[in-house]
Amino acid sequence: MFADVVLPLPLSETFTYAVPASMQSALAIGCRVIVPFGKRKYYTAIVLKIHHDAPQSGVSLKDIHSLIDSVPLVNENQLKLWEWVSFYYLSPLGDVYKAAFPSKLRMESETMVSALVGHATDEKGLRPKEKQIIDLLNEHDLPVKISEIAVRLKIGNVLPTVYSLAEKGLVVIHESIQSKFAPKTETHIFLPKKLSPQSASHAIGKAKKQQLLYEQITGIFAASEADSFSRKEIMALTGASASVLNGLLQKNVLRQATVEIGRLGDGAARVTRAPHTLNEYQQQAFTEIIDCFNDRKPCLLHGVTSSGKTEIYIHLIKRLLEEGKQTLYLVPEIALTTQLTHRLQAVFGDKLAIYHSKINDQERAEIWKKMLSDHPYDIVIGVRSSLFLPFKRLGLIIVDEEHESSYKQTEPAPRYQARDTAVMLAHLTKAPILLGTATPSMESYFNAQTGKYGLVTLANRYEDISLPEIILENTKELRRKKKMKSLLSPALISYMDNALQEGGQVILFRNRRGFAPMVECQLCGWTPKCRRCDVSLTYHKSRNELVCHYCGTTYKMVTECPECHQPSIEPVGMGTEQVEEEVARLFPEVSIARMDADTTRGKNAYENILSDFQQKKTRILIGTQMLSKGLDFDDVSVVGIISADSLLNYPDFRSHERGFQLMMQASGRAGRKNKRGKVIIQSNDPEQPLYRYLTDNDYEGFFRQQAAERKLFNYPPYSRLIRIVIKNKDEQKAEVEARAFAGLLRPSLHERLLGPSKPAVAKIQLYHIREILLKLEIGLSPQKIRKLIKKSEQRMRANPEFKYMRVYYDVDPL
DNA sequence: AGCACGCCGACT
DNA sequence: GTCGGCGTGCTC
Repeated sequence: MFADVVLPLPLSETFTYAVPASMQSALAIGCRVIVPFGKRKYYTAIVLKIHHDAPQSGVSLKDIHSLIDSVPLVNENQLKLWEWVSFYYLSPLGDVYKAAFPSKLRMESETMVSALVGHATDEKGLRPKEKQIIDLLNEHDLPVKISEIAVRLKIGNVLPTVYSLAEKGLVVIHESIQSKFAPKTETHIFLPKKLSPQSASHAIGKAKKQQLLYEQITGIFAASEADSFSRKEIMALTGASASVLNGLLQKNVLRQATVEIGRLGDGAARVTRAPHTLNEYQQQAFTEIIDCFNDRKPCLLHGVTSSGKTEIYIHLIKRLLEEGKQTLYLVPEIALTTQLTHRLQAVFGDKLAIYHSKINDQERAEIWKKMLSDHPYDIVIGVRSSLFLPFKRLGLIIVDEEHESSYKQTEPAPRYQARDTAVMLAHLTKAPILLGTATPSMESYFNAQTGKYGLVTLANRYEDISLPEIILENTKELRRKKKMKSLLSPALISYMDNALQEGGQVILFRNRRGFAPMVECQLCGWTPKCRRCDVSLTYHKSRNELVCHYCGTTYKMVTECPECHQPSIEPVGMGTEQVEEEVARLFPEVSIARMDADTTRGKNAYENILSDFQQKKTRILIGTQMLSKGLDFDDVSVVGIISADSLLNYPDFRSHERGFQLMMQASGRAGRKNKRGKVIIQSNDPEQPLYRYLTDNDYEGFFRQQAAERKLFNYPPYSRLIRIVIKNKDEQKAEVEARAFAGLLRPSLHERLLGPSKPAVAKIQLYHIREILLKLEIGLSPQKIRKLIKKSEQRMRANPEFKYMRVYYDVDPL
């Protein structure tokens, strides 16, 4: 019997091991096994396939060292999902395993050395390094890790030296395999089941304090359904001393045992409310969603900000819960705020698990185990990686804020898009899936238009809060008339002033994404664009060139603006800090907070800034796009977008989509119960059609206009992109490799292949980078394309010159 | 990813 | 002679 396993290493292949007779009956797909791999190491692998086909001659098989699980830790749907991610995103399966499975549930071996005592040590013949190691080992009696020796003696390359010591019979080397997962335990007190009150009191006898304590304890048990309490709890509740309690234990009227307890914080969340009833529009949307689920299609819920999408989710979850089904509620990292989790906990209490990036490995492992237990969580609200949890009866997937770019993992592999992977998971598990957003991604809305997804629209805001009034400020014009005395237009300043005087709050946006600044005409706002790609160009100071991020075309840097013929082209780069300074100058008495990557570095900084704002300790909040996500503040009456142009002139075909989404989401923050909010957008180019769609709240119109452009330039959603990245320490070699690879692919792909090109950041950590971009039409078979790519890579490696080419793929890159 | 092996240059 | 650095090759 043989087993194919996946190892937690960046390898695409699976490896075959012989199954020892003793394991044959217990071994199952999805079980963890420990296998030797390479000269000495042991790894925790997952069994993918069990078969009887004797493998081809040539390779000698090793035995599986040990089987860990009697019940699989990974179910077959999960394994199918791993394989799909590996296939679709062209990522090694081992990398998918590493990303999907909690590292604490894996054991790995560590090389240990111990001194052999009893042998007369002939220290004379030892080399200095050997002597150092022997001395260190003699200090301890216990085995020492190789890595520890390296650290303690501050030397490298320890292993060969240890080997020679082993040959001389002075030390022994062995691999120690240790579980990284240590369940937390607690001492619990139980009442023995078969003990009558009479025999208990007889056993206690005349000990007064013990009698009293026993009564207290039986009272505690009677008042609760729990079958045990922790020793700590009992002591605290009764005020008993340890000796009295021990007396009862001694007499066997109480029993004590060590139990594993979770680290998952139990019982903290109590259910405090039933779901709110849905209003007429929400109810309508709810019904349509259910209809769409019945059609077995993913459903896109397009609901304006504050339309009450979350409440609809709550009703859906509740319905599935009643059917005994589980829900996976995916959120982008930034949207996983206490606002949202409290709201769900209020309805679902401890049926809910929260799975975010800050929980540690130990907790990750516990959630995984809990999901496998007889009482798994019914609802998991989590980020990207929660897709990979072992759901037993998944009945619903919700992807909230589906347009968010953080659903795409960029680094390291697997570079997967969690929203799309969720659609695959839904397909595999036959669970319905709902994608919700106020500003659908082009891809999802396109899918809804073509009928691949169902579409449900929710156009009314909850409790009839009216949509904010959007006011465009032409900063170019104002500057020309010398009315822009600061970064903020006079109108914005006066709206802010009014709002603050009325007790309202203000949010200002200024995104300063991108380290490589772009260039702009200081007079007319003109920015250079690529002729082939219709994206803004990035300015490269060192080369003094303008580069298209997408096709790699370079242009000479211009100094004179072709529009107004002035030498007024300058790189732009003003950030939130400057805005903060300016606002502090304009409103010296008002408390201001700034929220961006720099101010939210600390553990609770993000939450603190938000809660201060919520409690109105701060009145003006200045921040980057992280401010625009799913946050609801009651008293924000003015939202200002300082430089809308900088959102749009990003060297990326998605810049308008992102800009539109951001501004739409940002304006969703404005609006109070009885007063219409105001959104002030400062732009040098307010004539752009995008702004008209924004002021008219016309997503549909925006989509049509963008779609036409995407179609013209053959960008997604009208095509699929695959980015091929080649890295080499030697720039010349990177260039040669990239050209050779492109040359190999081009005959099959023709004009679908662009490049190779030098990316904007052409050197990362000593590696020079070249990129090849594939633009693939929708109809093309993903299987065929991936086969072609893999085969071409193999053909490359068949050439000794390119055998060790470093290449990775980014499918559907951002 | 480890880890071994081989080659080279530098240091005591 | 020993040590460390680095490129190459392989792992069922």
